[in-house]
Formats: sequence, C-alpha cells, structure tokens
Amino acid sequence: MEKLTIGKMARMNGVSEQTLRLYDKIKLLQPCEINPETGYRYYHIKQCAQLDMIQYMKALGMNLASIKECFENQNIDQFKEVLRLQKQNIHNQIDALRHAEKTIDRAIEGYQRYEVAPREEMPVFEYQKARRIFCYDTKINAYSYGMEYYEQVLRALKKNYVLHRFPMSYFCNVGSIIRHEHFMKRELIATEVFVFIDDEFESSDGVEVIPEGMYVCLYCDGFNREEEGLRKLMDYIFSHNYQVVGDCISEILVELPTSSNYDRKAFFKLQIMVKR
Amino acid sequence: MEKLTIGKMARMNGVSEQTLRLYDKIKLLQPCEINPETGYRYYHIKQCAQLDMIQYMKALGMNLASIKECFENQNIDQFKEVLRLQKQNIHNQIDALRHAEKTIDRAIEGYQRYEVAPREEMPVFEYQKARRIFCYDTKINAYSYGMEYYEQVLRALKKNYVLHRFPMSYFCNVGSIIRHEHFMKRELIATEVFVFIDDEFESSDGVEVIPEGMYVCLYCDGFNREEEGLRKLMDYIFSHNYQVVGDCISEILVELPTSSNYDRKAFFKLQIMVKR
DNA sequence: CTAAACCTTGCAGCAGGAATAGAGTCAACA
DNA sequence: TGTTGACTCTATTCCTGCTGCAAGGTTTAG
Repeated sequence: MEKLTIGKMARMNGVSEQTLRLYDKIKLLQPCEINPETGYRYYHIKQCAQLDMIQYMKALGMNLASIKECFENQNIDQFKEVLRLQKQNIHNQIDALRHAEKTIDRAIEGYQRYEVAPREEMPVFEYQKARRIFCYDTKINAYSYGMEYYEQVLRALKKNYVLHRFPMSYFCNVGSIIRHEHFMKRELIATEVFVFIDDEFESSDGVEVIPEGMYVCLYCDGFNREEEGLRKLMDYIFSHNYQVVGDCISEILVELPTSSNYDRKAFFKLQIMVKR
Repeated sequence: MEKLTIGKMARMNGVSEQTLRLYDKIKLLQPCEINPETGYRYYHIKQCAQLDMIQYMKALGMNLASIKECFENQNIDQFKEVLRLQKQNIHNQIDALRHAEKTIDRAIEGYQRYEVAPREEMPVFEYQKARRIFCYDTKINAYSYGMEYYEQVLRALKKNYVLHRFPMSYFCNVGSIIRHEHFMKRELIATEVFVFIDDEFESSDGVEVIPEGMYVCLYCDGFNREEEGLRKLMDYIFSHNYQVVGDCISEILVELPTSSNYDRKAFFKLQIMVKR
C-alpha cells in the first residue's frame, strides 16, 4: 500500500494541508516518513485513525494541547477524567449562552414594549409578575445631584455586582427604588439602585423580590423626563386615592448605544403597586 | 467633577487598563481628554455609560467591530437586527454544545459499558432501543483485506459523512453491517459501514434505523478478536436455532487514543436481533 | 519536454486581550 | 526640594487554531 502525500491525506479526511503541517509542527500527528531531501511528508493510511481521534476530541471541545497530552499519557482513567471535565466545561458554556439568550430576549422584549408604550406619559395599569433584583444602597440620592452622581451610584452598584459574580449581560436592565415612606411624602429620594436578575440566583444579601401585583405604570423617554414622570405618577396616585402598597420602582427598559455625546439615552418605566 | 485616569476608570468598571487602551486604539471608546505632553488619558465619568454598553454588548456575544458599528450607526432598527442575528447565533452555538455534550455522554456510557462488559466473549441477551445510523456502501469488503482496507472504507464513509454535514463528534461511534443473507450463509462480508447519529436528523439517503428488539450480543476487545467473535456469535445462534431477524451489526463501543503504534485500539459490540 | 498538480518553508493575519519592559509623571510626605 | 511609590505611557510579544500568500522545488501525466 502506497504512502499518502499530505494533499491526499488532507482530502481523505476533510482537513486542510496547513492543518496537517501544524499538527506535525506541534508533534500532535507526525507523518510516518519524511523524505530528507525534498522534505515531503508521507503518511500511512493507518494514521487516519489518529486523525479521526483528534477530530473527535476537537469536536468535544478539547484544545490541541489537551489532545496531545491524552495521546502521550495513554491512560484510560485520565481520558475519562478529561471527558468529565469537558462535560462540566460544556455545561458552563451552555449556561453562559443561555444567559446571553435570555438577555437578548429581554432586550428585544424591552424594545417591543418601548415601541408600543404610550408616548403621552399617562399612567396605565399593568399586572406584573414577581421579579428578582440585586439591590445596592449607595447612600447617595441619585436624584439630587444630576447625572454625574447617578453614574457614581451606578459604579458602586456595578462594583458590588461583579463582586457577586453576576453576568454583565444583565447590566442594561437597571433601576432605582424610591422607598414607600419617601414616595408617600412626595420626596424624590432614591439611594438604592438595582439590577434585574434571573430567578435561578439564590437569595443572598442584596437580592430582593419585587412582588407580583397590579401596578400603576408610567413610561417616559429620556432621563430628563424621569422626575416629571414621577411627579405625574404621584399626582395621579394621590388624586385618585389609590392605596400604595410597596416601593416605587424606576426601571430602565431600554438603553440605546450612543456615542455622539456622552449622555445616556434611556426609556423608563416608572411603577408602583396599588391595591384596588 | 474631576477627570478619571485610566486606572480609576478601569477599577470603577472592572476592566483592565490594557483593555481601555485597546478600546482607545480601535476608537471604540476614546478618553474625552488626552494630555498632549504626557499622553495621559482622562475619562469623564459619563463615559462609563458607553463602557457599560460595550460590556453589555460583549456579554451578548458581539465582537468589538460590531459594537463599534452599532455605536456609529446609532440606528435602533439595526441594533434590533443585530440582536436578532445574535440570538440565532447563540442558538446555533447552544445546539453545537448540546451535541458535544450528548457525545461526551455517549463516550462516558461507552466506557462504562466497556468496564462492565463480559470479558470472556460469551453471547448475552440485551434488549435494545431503535437507533439511527448514517450508512455508506463502499463496495469493498472490510473483512477480506485487513486494516488498511478497513481504513479506506472508513475514509469513504467519512467523506460522505462530512458531505452530509454531520458533526464530527459522532465519528467515534462507527460500525459495519453484515447483511442478513451473508450472515445466514456464515459469510464475513461487510461492505457497508455506518455512524450512529441522533434522532433529530431527518431521514435522507443513507439514513437507516436499526430496529428495537432483543439482540444477542458479544463483546470483544480489539480488532484481532472481531472475526473470532463473529464466528462465535454465528455458532451460538445456529446451534441454538434462534431465528435471526435482521442484519448483524458490529459496533465500535469505545476507541482509545493511541499513538505508540498506528493501530486502532477499539472495543467491539457484535449484535444481531433474534426472535424468541 | 512541458504543463499541471503538488509540495516545501516561512511569514502575516484574525480576536481580544495579557503580560512585559523601559521610561516618564504625579502626588504626598519629609 | 528631594524622594518615594503609585501610576501611566508606548511598544512589543504571546496566546489559539488555524487560513492565506509568496517564492521556489518536485512529481507525474501526456
């Protein structure tokens, strides 16, 4: 049986010649014969078995170094351990991707709500499911000092947030809380900011639940409309004598990428639970 | 409010200084001020908004070029389109990872079966579910010419296999078929080889189903034991007058990474369905 | 004998940084 | 004013798993 040139070997196995040269160089799969004068590589057809194995292990997500190590050690138990690790690895990757997918869904949903939301800043009733948030009290009132303090507040949240190892993919869906007592006194005081997180995160310090219920909501477009919106919401609630149940939430539904000036462009949903 | 040095900006946002310098270089996020004498970068705190957005988009799986483009175009619809594409993208990645996961499970299962399988090459009864295979007839009898022809047969299968866009992760779980007629005549003739594939692949040419039922199975360790095993299986079937239903399958349960010599090291499961 | 196909080495490039060196700068303290 | 230590600058190299190109040598079919 004749020897295979690199091209035949490559075509037979659906890999490129460069790939075979690379495997030769890193000693992962070396041709059984090299003509010392011409440097031509010649493979034996039985070497296809190894190439199969390499491709298989690559498909499992292993990198070339690990594959090489596996070949060298020739240890079944080690290979099984590698498989176990690889499975865990893949599991984590899938989890991460699922997060990303969920986040995209959330973003798409946000945009859809943005598009259908009432533009006239009128309060509307909405029934909302319970949602989980990661909350952080910065002790600085985000409403009293303008955007720059708001950014500082957000930075404090973010620092704490990454400390808790939440994925960055949630960090576009933030909000702030005006606690019940302040809302009732019509004070615009919010020292706490939060990020919406998934239900799968167990409770720890900072994790709170915004309860399910009927909310009065008001949508407003842009940071400069937020305070006005909050005042309108208060007016509406108090003039109709609705019984306020919990805290007032100001949620950023959508944030748009912007670079022309440094200001954030966001679409808010203000909301507070009421009893009928 | 004072300007932020690169270090402060980095620490505030949980990124490295190098990353910020890279973003500056590719004009993704440039400091609002650079001291022309010292070259020091100074950021405004409001620029954190952009960095948030970058990190968010990165978490969605976008690359820096797309992120930059999004910032430049400032187009909501384009961003939504990007989100849609990204969702599809993530979906595909998850699918691929699920395949890999399944394959690893299959490999682990194979090793477990390998460990508990009877060592003495005695036929055993096993009830087996239906399994789907991608089959290819090479017209060459794999048993008549030894390993080198077997490799050629496998190459032909592989070529066809990648042509059909099946993932390489299945390619460790191959087998060959001795058709009913040959088996009944005790002929070791197998021109067809196959790969086990998942049920989710729809039927097309080459895809067959190995039916559910009771099988007589015989495990053997190594290529050199395969023919002997087949003969033992035939002896057993015919001496007990079992009624053979379909074709005889020789399946590679486990293949081990090997590099010392070029020979494959595999563990076989020979199987044929019988009627009680 | 020629042309086509094939092979060789070596280098450049992708993404998204990490890590390093060597030099310059800044703020605080004595 | 000097010194220290923390900080920052640029520039370069490295990582993975290849792909692609250029310049040149080899093999093979007709």
